[in-house]
Order: sequence, then C-alpha cells, then structure tokens
Amino acid sequence: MHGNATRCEEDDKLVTLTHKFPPSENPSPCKTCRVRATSFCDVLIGGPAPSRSLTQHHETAARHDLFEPDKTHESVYVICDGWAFRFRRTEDGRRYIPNFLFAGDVVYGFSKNAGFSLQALTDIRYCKFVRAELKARIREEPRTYDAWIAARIAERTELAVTAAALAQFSAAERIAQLVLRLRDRLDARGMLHNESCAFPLRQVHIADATGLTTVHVSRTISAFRKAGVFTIDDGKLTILNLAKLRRIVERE
Amino acid sequence: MHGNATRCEEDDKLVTLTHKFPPSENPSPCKTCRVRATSFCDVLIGGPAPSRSLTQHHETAARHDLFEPDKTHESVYVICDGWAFRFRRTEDGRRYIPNFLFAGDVVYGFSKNAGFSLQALTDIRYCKFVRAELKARIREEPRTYDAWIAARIAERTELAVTAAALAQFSAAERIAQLVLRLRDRLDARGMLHNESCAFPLRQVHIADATGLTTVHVSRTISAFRKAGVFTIDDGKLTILNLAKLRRIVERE
DNA sequence: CGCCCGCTTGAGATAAATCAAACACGGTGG
DNA sequence: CCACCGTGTTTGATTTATCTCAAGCGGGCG
Repeated sequence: MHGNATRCEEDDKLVTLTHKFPPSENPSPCKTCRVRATSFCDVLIGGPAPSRSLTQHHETAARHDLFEPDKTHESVYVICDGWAFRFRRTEDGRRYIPNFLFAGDVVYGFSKNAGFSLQALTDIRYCKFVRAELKARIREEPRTYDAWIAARIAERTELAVTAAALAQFSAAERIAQLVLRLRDRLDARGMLHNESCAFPLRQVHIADATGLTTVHVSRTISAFRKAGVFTIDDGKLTILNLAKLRRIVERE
Repeated sequence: MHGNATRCEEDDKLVTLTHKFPPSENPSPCKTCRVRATSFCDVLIGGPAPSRSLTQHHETAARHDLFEPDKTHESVYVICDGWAFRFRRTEDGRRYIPNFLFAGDVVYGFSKNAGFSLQALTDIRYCKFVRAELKARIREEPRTYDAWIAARIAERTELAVTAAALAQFSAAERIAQLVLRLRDRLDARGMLHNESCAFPLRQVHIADATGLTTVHVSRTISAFRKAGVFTIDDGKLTILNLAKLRRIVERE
C-alpha cells in the first residue's frame, strides 16, 4: 500500500497447506515419538488413564505458512518434528515473532483479526487433532483439563516475560534471554546434548523476535562469542558458559 | 540485595489482604453491577442458562498489593470497581506492567516463579469465586467453557500485541497504543462518555507499561496534547481526535 | 562463473536515556 | 496564615544505545 513493503511481499508465501502431503509411511508415528512423554501429547494419547486416543492425522510441511492469519481452525496442532514460529506483520512490512515452536509444542491460534500466523522454519511434521474431540476430552477428563490449563497459563506467562524483556532489557540481554529460554525448553524435551543442539534460526529471526536490527544482532552475537558465552554456527547452538548466560538474563 | 533498589522497597507494600473488609452493605451487589452484562460475570452469574450462581464473596482493597507474587490461589477474582495492574520487578528495582485491569476483568494468576503480582491502583472492590466451582462450571456448561476459552485467547492475544508494540513501536506509538486499547476496553464496558473517562494512571505507570522513562512519557504526552490527539488531566482521559489516534497506532 | 543470501564491519545519525533543575499542588504542622 | 515538604510533572542540556546507510566477504547454487 505505502511504505517500503519490499521486505514483506516476497518473504511470506501465503501457501496454506491445502495440498495434503501423503500420510506418513509410519501409520502411527506417535508410538515412537521422542517427545511424547515430555509434551502435551502424553495427556492426549497415552498416560495413566488410557482412554481412547484422539483422532490423529499427520502431515508434513516445507518452509511455508501453515495458517492464514486470523482464521479459526477446526484443528489443534502439535508439532512432531522441526521448527516453526508465530509472526505478525505491520503495515510497513516489519515482522514481529512472539515465539518459536518445536517438537511437542501445541499450536492454538490467537484471536481473529490480531494478524498472527504461523510459519514453518524448517521442514516440519505435525499432528492434527480435531478440536471438538479435544474439547470433549478436556471436559470429561480432569487430568486433561488440568494439563490444558497449565499449558495455557505457561504460554501466557512466557508472553508476559517476553514483553517484560522487550520493555526493559538491553539488546544483549534480550538476545541472551531468547537463547536461554530456547535452551531450557529444548533441554526439557531432551533435545539438548552436551549444551549443544540444532538451531535453525537465522539472525533475521532473532532480530524480529527481539525488536532489533540484523546488524545489531550480528554485533551482539559476536560479542557473546568473543566473551565465551555461546556460539551459533551453521544451524547449531552451543552454550559455552551457562552460568554466565543465566547471570546476564537475571541481571545479576 | 545489590543495585539501586531504592525505587523498589518502599513502593510495593506487600500487604496481602488477609485483613478482610466488612462485607459490602449491599448483600448482592452483582444485581446492580454496571458491567455485569458486558463482562465475564454474565456467564458466571446470569444469562440464558440460569443455573445456580457461583459462591460470591465481595471485598474491597485500598492501594496495596492484592496478591503475593507466585502464589497459587484458591479463588478467581473479578474486579467490580476501581483499577488495578499486574506488575513484576526485576532485581534492580525496575517495574514492568503488562496490563491494567478494571471493572469486569477476570484476574487469574500467571505461573508460579514468574514473579508477577497484582496491585490496586485506586481503591477497588472485587468479587471472589471459588476456583473449584468455576472449574466444575466450565466442565458442565458449554457456554461457560466457550466464554472461558474465548477470554483466555483474548488475553493471550492482548499480550502478544503488547509485546509486538514494545518490539517495534516508537515511544509515541507505544503510548498511543496503550491509551487507545484502554479506551476501547473502557468503551466496551460502557465506561466511556463523550470520549472521556476516569484515568487514574500516573505517568510512571505509563512509563513502566511502555518501557520508557517518566521524563520521556511527559514529553510525548505533551506533544499529543499540543497535536490535539488526547489529553490526560488530573485523573481524566479525553480523546480529542480518535481517528488520528487510531492512525498513529496502525502506522498509517 | 557469477549471483544471491546471510553475515560482518565501519561511520554517521537519531531516538530515548540520563542528569539536573524547577514548578505546581495538596497536605501538614507551626 | 504561612512555611515547608513530598509527589508528580515539566523543561533543558548532554550522553548513549541502537539504527541507518554503506561496503565487503564467504559460501552455496544455478
């Protein structure tokens, strides 16, 4: 419309995945899922009250948008493999990324008209549940209800903590916080090995999540590398000094 | 502990309201509540499916902290009158305010250990519901379930939109957004008259919500006053040019 | 080979912070 | 009644973190 929308148009291919990928060769991949025990799926599929499991439908997606913005969906998604992120664009093409999602994360839309959509960062595999079934399960089974509420509160808290960082933290602190929180979540899912893990974010994603420019992200990350705090090299994050990283985030 | 905690200690009186105020002279104030029809209370108390209403207990509070941070509560609160805000302090005494609450807003805690608490901005009256009863109601009654989920999604979306503003907006835009969103919420509850309403925030609250200094908030607000966008005078907000205010927030 | 993308580095510009002073106002005590 | 104080706000001068503009570099890929 106006403003420099250059950065906007070509970047998001609004390819909603109406084209279905062939169902996974594995008819019930959840049986071997690495993160089932440490994610919400535990409550949905297995666990101590092994009632009938919800209808599942697995799909894969390349690096495209998964949802159109502001659409209500009949399904609730759980990421099985790969990374995705939520984002929103302003009129002038700038992008904000509130959070990143990976294996075990539940995807549930924001309000309509808020403009948030979801994009695959890597190729991903995800599992679809029928929303109505989940709703019924939540109402029938206290354990599911509790897990659902706990997950929703945790998600909301994460957002508030993120907002607090954006309001008060310096560039270095914001980036440190983003890295640390991803590290902790990856660790909780058993995806961290020897303080190192796959990390597909480009500097532009870090910039859009922290409200900084890529130029400044570059400078700040190399400062962290030089200071021996962490390194991000070719899709891999390695924490060199976890204690120091925590100290930076906790402002001590 | 360290750092200049001067601003921290004396400001928050961590007076949890264990001292109960005498019950309101009005035995069932909800009957005459101004915001009942336009808030979540509609679902809790009245409405088309007039099942038994939840146990209510009304209290009032002066300008103190209502909740200790990180405590789980047996109750869910709804504000009946007056203003409150959530906040969190960092080690060095700086305060972040994610949102403001007024008549009709539901108060439900963040995760433990996230450090958020709630403080009354004015004298307030609030209504307490037993959490277990609400939980039962949510499970029994589809209407309550839907309203609850919708409210939770809306709250989460608000936080994401706030975070986006902190990440990408200028000082003027952030303040304009805060004012506009409060205006719209007040309007939805019928608390706005002739584009004017009570507005008990001090500049320091606006500063702590937008991540700016009070000095800069002062400058920015007087610029808005001079530009004929809005004024904040002695506890009263008046929108002078709503269209212009919206344009600023929508970056057009 | 050459091009594009992501990253790095440098130099100058700018929005907001910081430091500092003063003012307006209501309350309080002499 | 006035002097004084504290809180909240305003305004000015200077500093700083981050942005903007610009150029260069390396690697993957058509």
